[in-house]
Amino acid sequence: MSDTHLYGLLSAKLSIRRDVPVRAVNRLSQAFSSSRRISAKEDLVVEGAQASTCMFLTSGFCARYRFLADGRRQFTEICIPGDFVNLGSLMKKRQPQGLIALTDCRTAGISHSSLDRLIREEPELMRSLWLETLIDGAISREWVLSLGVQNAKERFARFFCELFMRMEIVGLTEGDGFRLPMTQMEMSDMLGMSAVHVNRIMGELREEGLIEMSGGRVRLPDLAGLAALGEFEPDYLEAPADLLRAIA
Amino acid sequence: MSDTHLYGLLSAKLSIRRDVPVRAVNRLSQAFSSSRRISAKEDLVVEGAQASTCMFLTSGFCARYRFLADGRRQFTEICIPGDFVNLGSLMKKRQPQGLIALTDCRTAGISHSSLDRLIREEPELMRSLWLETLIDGAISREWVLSLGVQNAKERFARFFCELFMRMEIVGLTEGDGFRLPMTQMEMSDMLGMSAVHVNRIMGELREEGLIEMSGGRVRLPDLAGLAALGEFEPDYLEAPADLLRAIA
DNA sequence: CGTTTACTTGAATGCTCTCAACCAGCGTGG
DNA sequence: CCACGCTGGTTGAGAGCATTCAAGTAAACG
Repeated sequence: MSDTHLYGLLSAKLSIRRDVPVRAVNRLSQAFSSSRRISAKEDLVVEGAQASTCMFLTSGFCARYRFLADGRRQFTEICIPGDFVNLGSLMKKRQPQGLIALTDCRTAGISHSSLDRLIREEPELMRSLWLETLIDGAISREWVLSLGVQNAKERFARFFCELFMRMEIVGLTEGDGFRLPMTQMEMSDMLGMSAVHVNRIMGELREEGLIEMSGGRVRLPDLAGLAALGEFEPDYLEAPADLLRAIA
Repeated sequence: MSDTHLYGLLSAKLSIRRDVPVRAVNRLSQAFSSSRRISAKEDLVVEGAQASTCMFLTSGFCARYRFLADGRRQFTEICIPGDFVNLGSLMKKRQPQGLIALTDCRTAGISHSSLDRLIREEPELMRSLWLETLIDGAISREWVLSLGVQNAKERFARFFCELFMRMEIVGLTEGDGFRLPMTQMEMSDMLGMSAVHVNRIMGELREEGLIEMSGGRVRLPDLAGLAALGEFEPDYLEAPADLLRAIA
């Protein structure tokens, strides 16, 4: 499978944090053997499923989620283009959390057996992928911080800052904004608050000139102010220094 | 450095989830070259520090934490004996979160360079360590779920269940309980609630016969009931089936 | 003992939730 | 073409879980 979009995204994602031999990136991108389109609201990964393929998100947004028995839902991770959405399936038997497409998505797939062989032969690639899972973990822990001690407005600020930085890393920001086609209901599941409260807080942030949202796009006219409000410090994302200027 | 306690703990930890060659475990345990004692309340890892050594916790409890500017603190992860407390330092330059000893702790240290060489030569070991970081991530995501949608009592129930299972995996439970020398203040930082509320909720759980705490030890006389209350499903810990009986 | 730390309990405040109503946009089908 | 239903967004009011402030008790420590 040759796909310049896939190659570019993979290369950007892996090279931005560590030096990976071009050969390794080439081999990885050529080892992808399948692609899928998933429509919004469908599951990319079903709760409790076993996988034999690792998926790389080439376009669209999706979210890892869990339900409680009474219907409460929490998103535990949001995935953007350039994320390996189920790298863990390579070593974990079951995926206890589901993965839902927030928008129409496209993924490229690589079989466990191919990836297995590849990381054995290309240790630098293995290290890069391991680093990706470490950063996923760091993102989760930062989110624990946010949910644990921050109030609704601070959580919101942090959420937008993090997403902006992550989009920046894969080159998907457009000026001071980016595409974010999430409903308030979905944001509420991400932020651990009710949809009604999401609406009110967004109203306040808008009044304060910190965010603008319309047509599935968000603009952050005062990123530094937003970062200060949410006490967002992007170290954990291991982004290159030149991308951090916007925040400081 | 030869230390039967270290070897036993390493072996239990790595072998319980995957088959790892005995040779690899041996080599790993012998590659540890230092040990440290840390007193309660001291930092094992300082916020923002760089490390050149990975530490394996051989006894005691510690917690990863972050502060906000106004003094709010959140624990993002609790570490128990048998955990690699900063595996991530092998690939991540900075450790944005600090690590504080909740009790007196002992760690064994292995230099990055030794570990580097070892995982290159023993791919199965590398995969086991990678799995550990994946499970750390899964634990964080489950905690996001808990903080996001569960109320104080449910969070409490889940916290004790998870800790019990993790202690069980390394063989540190004693009957239906285990040693847990945490203050209510520390639990409040873990559970994302005020210390006063921790006290009240613990009182309720005690009245309901779900927990008993005294002298730095906790007993869970009705583990199944506690798991039901917190909707705890231990799949994400990848524990062997025979350890799961207590919950179901 | 006196001092500090941890735990306990009460009362008032407040952030966030739920319930509810209402509006706007959009696609469908009559 | 318009009526209709559906989804998503907006706003108000009341309720509730959890917080803060405060005071007081118990236990640990030098």
